[in-house]
Amino acid sequence: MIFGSDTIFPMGKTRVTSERRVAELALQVGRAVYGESSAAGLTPAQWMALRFFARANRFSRTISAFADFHATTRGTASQTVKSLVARGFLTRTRSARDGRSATFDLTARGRRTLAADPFEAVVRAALHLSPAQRDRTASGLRGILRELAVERDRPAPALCNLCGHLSANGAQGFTCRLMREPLSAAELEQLCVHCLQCRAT
Amino acid sequence: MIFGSDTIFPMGKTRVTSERRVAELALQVGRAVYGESSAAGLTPAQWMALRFFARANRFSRTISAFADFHATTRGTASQTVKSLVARGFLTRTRSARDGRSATFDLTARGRRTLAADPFEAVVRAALHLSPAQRDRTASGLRGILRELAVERDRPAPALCNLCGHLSANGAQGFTCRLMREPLSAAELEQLCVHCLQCRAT
DNA sequence: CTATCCTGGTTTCGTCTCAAAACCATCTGC
DNA sequence: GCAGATGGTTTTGAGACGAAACCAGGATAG
Repeated sequence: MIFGSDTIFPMGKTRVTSERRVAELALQVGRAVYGESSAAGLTPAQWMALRFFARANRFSRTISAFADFHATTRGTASQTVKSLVARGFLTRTRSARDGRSATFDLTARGRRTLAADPFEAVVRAALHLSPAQRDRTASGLRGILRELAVERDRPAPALCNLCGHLSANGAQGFTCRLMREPLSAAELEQLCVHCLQCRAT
Repeated sequence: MIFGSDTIFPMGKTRVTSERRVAELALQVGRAVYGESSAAGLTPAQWMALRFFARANRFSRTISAFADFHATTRGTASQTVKSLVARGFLTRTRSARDGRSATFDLTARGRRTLAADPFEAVVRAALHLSPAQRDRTASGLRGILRELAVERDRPAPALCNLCGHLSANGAQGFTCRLMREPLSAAELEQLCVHCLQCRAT
């Protein structure tokens, strides 16, 4: 009897709760990007990398940071990035202060390509929501991500904007106390892997 | 000069609009599931299949439907499903009315495994939102998916619940006019690939 | 200064996913 | 019946991925 033990996930009378619905929808949106993206000859992983290096701040545009963000190994991340460098989407610059480290930046071609990112379709789609709806949806998703981060105890990337390491020094702008470097206003909106510890909304 | 043509995606002063933020968050939630899921020895694609066959109604538990849903080819879908059948998560039953077709159903083991689905972590996380917040978030995501479907003219799967093919026949319940079959109340909540044409919220 | 450990990154290798194309069986329309 | 469409499978080659070995360069202890 196949349909015997129905306690866990009762077939045919599945309780579709509202939290399940939200989760399903988020997954579908995510897949709409990640799956659909053999476009322009880039693989999903390569798109992810391109997006990441476009959005991350200067402390975070590194192999390790991307590997972390993309939940993969440094080895795999290295390959992905290598292919992007080879194809002229990224440039590699060795770090001055740490001889082991290197940072990667988008070339003009990389930035041009990013305009054809399948992800941009989602951005355009979101534009059809009212601003209030966008904010509410974003706040809900943020809540989910925060909970997820707590549960698996491996926190999500965040913006310096919301980071505990950030301190304002008067009219001169902001500084990251962790990196001991000043931050421009624009940089506050970029992804930072060192904001990892922050669980704030 | 690498940072010359900044018109498309201005580096360092990226406009992070609210629609971009929503899209990014949705992508992250999606990735949290799809990437993170080498758990329990199943690949992301296999998890997707398991989820799909657990959630789809009896007209949709088929290779083609899953391929459609998962935005992949029938060949690939066939392999994914084959592996799940081989490992005892799904059973294959040939269709009575169409000799070519077959439907796949979760075994008890499949259903048990689904409880360890990394996706469930997202469901649990969503549970921490208030019911109202869940609904608002869901409605926003639905809006995005609807827009996406319109844009790429390849509509998203839906629930019979909202489908134009559904007609109520008095106290006896509901019927799908397309399939010419009665539907139970529970089935209205399941995924249907034939609801594809419906763009209703 | 050197020994040791750590950390950022790369390479290699085997496994496995995936898309494309060829293929088979069955159904539908004429 | 025949032709074409449709549901599904198989095969093949490219390539993504994780694991592990590896190679710096940096940090720390003595």
